[in-house]
Amino acid sequence: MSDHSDARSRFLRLHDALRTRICMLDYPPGTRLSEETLAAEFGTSRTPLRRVLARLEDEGLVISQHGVGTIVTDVDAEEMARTYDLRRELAGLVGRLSPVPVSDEIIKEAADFLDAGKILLKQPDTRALAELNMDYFHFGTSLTNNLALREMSERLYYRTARIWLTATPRLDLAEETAIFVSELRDSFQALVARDGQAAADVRRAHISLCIARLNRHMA
Amino acid sequence: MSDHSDARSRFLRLHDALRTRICMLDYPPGTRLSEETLAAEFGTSRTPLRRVLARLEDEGLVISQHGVGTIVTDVDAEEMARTYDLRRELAGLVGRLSPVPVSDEIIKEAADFLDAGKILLKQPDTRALAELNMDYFHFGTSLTNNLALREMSERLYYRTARIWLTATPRLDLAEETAIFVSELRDSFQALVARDGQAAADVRRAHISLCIARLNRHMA
DNA sequence: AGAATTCATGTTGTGCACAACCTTTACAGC
DNA sequence: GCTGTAAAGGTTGTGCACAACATGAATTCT
Repeated sequence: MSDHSDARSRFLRLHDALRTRICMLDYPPGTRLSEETLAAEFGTSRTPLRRVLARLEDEGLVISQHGVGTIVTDVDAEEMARTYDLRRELAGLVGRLSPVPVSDEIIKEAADFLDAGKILLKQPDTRALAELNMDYFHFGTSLTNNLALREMSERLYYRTARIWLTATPRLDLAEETAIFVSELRDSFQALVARDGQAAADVRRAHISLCIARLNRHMA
Repeated sequence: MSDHSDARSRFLRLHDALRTRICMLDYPPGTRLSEETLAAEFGTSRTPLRRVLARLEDEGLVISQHGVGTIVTDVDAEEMARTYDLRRELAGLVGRLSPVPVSDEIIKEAADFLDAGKILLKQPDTRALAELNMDYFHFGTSLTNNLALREMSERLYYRTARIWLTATPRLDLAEETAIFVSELRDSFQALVARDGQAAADVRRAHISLCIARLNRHMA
């Protein structure tokens, strides 16, 4: 009943696919996306695809220029730092604005994330880490019933997701994985204690630390 | 050099026009917007207009249904309350995240807003009040250099702007005007003291009070 | 009379052809 | 060799015709 609309579900599918490719650097900044090529790949015409690209442009992931092309945006270090500042604050708000009561289901999910992280420790992989991080982020926003807060957090997340991946080559993958797993562990313990605010604070603190690491390796 | 693109500037113009009409209740919730009629009014074809409507749908102001129409969304009291919660927090953040130094220019603007408010005191008018409030909101967001914070604040503002106007008939116009002018006064004094954080706190407090008034008159 | 059905009407979604535009390249003039 | 210019190729933006769909009214059958 929710996805009865064929057009809407296709739109969401294409949007998600392209957004993931951009955030995972399958399309690095500067890549020119051809409407016709993409339309052919997804088996549709340019018209529906243009709507997807328009939304990606609204979200700041691409920019279309008449006669030139649709180009994946570059990440401006200064603006990304500001965006991270806001993301940090929103992460803290998840614990205060309409937090969902911590259920056994939620604790189970957190445990699963921790297990997945531990596996990654033994076999480090940049992309797998990035994907797990993305899934875990969605789990984090699901801890509030404030829809607007979820929406804004996700919007900002996707805008900054690439910066970490671009910096990764200069960072230590094993170290980054270890740091992430320790966040999962802290978060899990907070949730076991049924303390949603503590879980949000864990997240907030780790975003702060991430900002610091990025600053250190940028300058 | 910024708006050299004809298509983009037209898009922004149409988007702003329709958004204003929706937020000012020229198009009350439930109104069906005809793509063809609007296209004719703005002297273009459906294609560029559809992009505008698509963005309005992303912003949650309308919803398009195949074969039915594009309908102005209704405001859900519960979700609006949550959105106001977030708006309040963001208003406070304006004073903390990359605040712009308070300049003479800014103080002058605040003084102008206060004057305009005083004029409105003698001749109360719902729409004029709403428009002044909208202008003043933009002034408020301009007090931070954090672009993401500005963007999210505006996005949420336009989503909640209608709730106040729909409640106005049940509120006291003269009282609402007086409250708004007192906010302008407090804000002006904070800025004269070159205290941007205080100005943000004034805003934050008034949003809290507005939430309380709306709750009182809803239930 | 009532109910199911068909049809007429109006709406959004899609595909296609063409216009507007930018970039690059080839070429002619100097 | 250099520069200015024009032409070619490729890209996004626009307009239009038609498909897909939902709704309500007219109609027909029971």
